[in-house]
Amino acid sequence: MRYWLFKSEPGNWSWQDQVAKGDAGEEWDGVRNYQARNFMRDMSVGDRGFFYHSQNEKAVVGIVEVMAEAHPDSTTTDERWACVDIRAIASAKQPVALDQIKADPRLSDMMLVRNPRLSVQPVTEREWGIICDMAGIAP
DNA sequence: GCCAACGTTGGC
DNA sequence: GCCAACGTTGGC
Repeated sequence: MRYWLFKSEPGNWSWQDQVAKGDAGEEWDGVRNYQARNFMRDMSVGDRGFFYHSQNEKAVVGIVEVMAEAHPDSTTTDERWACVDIRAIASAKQPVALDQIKADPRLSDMMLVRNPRLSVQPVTEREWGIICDMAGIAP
């Protein structure tokens, strides 16, 4: 199993919106960046991901599971763009703020720190464990 | 609201 | 194929 991070502006699509979808899940559509798309193509059903709120909140707020592999993005007819489907599986007891992540030397190589603009990114198993711990959820 | 960083586009 | 111009994103 691999680990990922999905970034969203809470004004457009928030963790609450994702949780409200329940086990039905939702397409992670709207990605128009090749790097992010390529990461989604690498995903397998059952992979886990952090759900991150950008803008005001800037924190990891929950964990999602990939429930469908990459397929055409229904929000466009442009064949270049694909997306996976994800569902919420756990809320962070304690949201993990970007400040905390930046303050932890073990996380200094995270893509979130190195390239904050990439909307879908891989997370290492080690980073996954550290942040789950900070969030108060089982890895 | 500003600005830096990055990705994309188009002209050459 | 290169590079300048532009648009977008996200942190501050």
